[in-house]
Formats: sequence, C-alpha cells, structure tokens
Amino acid sequence: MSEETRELRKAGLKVTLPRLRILQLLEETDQKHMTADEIYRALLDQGDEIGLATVYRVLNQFETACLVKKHMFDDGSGRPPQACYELHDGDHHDHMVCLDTGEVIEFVDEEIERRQREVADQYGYDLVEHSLVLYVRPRKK
Amino acid sequence: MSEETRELRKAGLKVTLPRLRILQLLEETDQKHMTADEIYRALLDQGDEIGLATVYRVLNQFETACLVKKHMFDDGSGRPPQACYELHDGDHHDHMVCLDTGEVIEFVDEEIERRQREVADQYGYDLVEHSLVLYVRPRKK
DNA sequence: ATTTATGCAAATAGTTTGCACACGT
DNA sequence: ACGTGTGCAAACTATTTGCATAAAT
Repeated sequence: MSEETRELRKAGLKVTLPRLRILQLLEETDQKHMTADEIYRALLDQGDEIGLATVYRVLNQFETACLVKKHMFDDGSGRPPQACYELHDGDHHDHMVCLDTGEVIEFVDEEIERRQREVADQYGYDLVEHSLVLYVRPRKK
Repeated sequence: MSEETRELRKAGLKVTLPRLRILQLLEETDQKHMTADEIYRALLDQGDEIGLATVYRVLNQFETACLVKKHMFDDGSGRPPQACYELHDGDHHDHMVCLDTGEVIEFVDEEIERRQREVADQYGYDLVEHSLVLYVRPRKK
C-alpha cells in the first residue's frame, strides 16, 4: 500500500483515483505551487480522466484535512485572483514572489516570527495565523 | 474649491460627482476599509445615484492614481474573496484582522520592516512591496 | 449493497466591459 | 460642442453545487 494511500486514510478520506493522482502530482512536481487549473491540465496531459470540479473539491478536502495549504498571491498584477496550492509539510514558512519571473521562494525568519507575536501581544491579542508575502526583484547590479 | 476636487485634479481625473462622493465617503467613514459593495450601498443609502460598475471603475482609477490601496484579506474563512479599499495616506502600515470581530487594526513595526529587507537581500533580491496580515484573537484570560 | 465520490452542466459571486446617453469643461 | 464618464445589462473568471452515474469498501 502506497504512502499516499496511507496519508489519505489518515485524513479520513476514501482512497480514490482522483485524490491519489492529485496528491502524487503535488508531491512530484518541481513547481511547488500550482493552481487548480494547472493541476487539472497536468493530469489531463498525463492521460488521467478528471473533471475540474473534482480538482476543486478534492483540493478543498485536502485543505480541510491540512494536507495542503492554499494561497492567494495578490501581486497586484491586475489579473483576477487565483488560488494556488502547495503540500502542507508541517513546517511553517513564508513566501517571496519574484515580480519579474513569478518564481516563488520559501523562507522562514525567526526574528520576524517573534516580532509578530510581540506586536499582536502589544495590542492585546493572541496571534493565530499570519500571511507574509515579500514581492521582490533581482538585485540590480 | 474643495480639498477633494484638488486631489482629483492632481491625479489627472476629471472631477465628477461619483468620484467626489466615493472620495468623500472614504475620508469620512470611521470604518477605514470598505468593499466595493459597501461603498455602493452606503452611497445609495445617503441618496446618491450611482451604479456598482462605476464604483468598481472609480476605485480602479483611484488605485492606479495611488489615492487608494486595495487589499484582499483572505482570512481563510471560506467565503469568496472580496477586495476592500482604504484611503492611501502615504504612510505604510500592515494589518491585523481579528478573527472574532472582523475588526481591522493597522500597525507598523520597524523591526519587521527592516528584517524583511534583510531577508530579501540575503536571497539576492530587492524588496519592492510586501503584504503582511496577522490573524488574531482577543487574548484569553 | 451501501455509502460516498465523480463528471458534467448549470449556478454563483465578484468584477469587468460594450454601448448609448449624460455630464464636465 | 467636445471628449470623457456613467449606468445598465451582458460578459467573464474563478469556483461551487445539483444530480444522475460510477466507484470504493
């Protein structure tokens, strides 16, 4: 029994072909962040039969089960907002998006993490979640 | 001639009623962040005649002219993403969203700002923009 | 055999656009 | 009077949902 099968079971999800394929795709892809449509096309291209609606449904289930993390990178680039998904590997990290290439880089900075908690605390709150995206360009010269 | 009239002129926008009303509304409202629809309703309620499409068009123009800043707070709360707008007062700040009340608090933290620049630099990039949202809850106890 | 998932097509929500008319200068 | 802005309705995009069929246990 495959590793993916076990992950699905553990998440309380019946092990079906579409779910397996999507999970495998996300694990194998070098491009760590994919939109629903990219996943859909990739599966069609590799010969699988799947519906776009199923991709969306499965991704939502995966998100609920914490198998996957959903992001909305609004780089203010004009085009309609689109969600993209990445495998949820347990480790928290933030994102840096290159405005020239669209490349997504992951990073963690403990100082920023700590400061965020402190700031929330200063205002009388507990920090539950946060979303940090740095929009960057290759350093000139 | 009103302050708002001057702002519009300076932005290169013809001074029209809808634009004036939207600008005034954003200046007067205590709720600093409003969605297109909230603005639309507020204007109707106050007796103005305006179309929702116009609200969207004007807000886009305002954004291009840097009169306004657009945000997409994806609090992962399920419901479809909706943009909200705030007056662009020149000062940069980040946001804290209370998951219980939906309240939006603004803050600036120089340490976080600095660290962001340093992190981008470490990866060989220049920081152009960033988006930081802390999702918080009132401190328990 | 029974429950749950899938695929398709139609529905939805937010936002944008084409076009005839109205407004600002 | 001229060019631009507006309102309405229709278009569009990403995503969700209803329903009859198909697959998983």
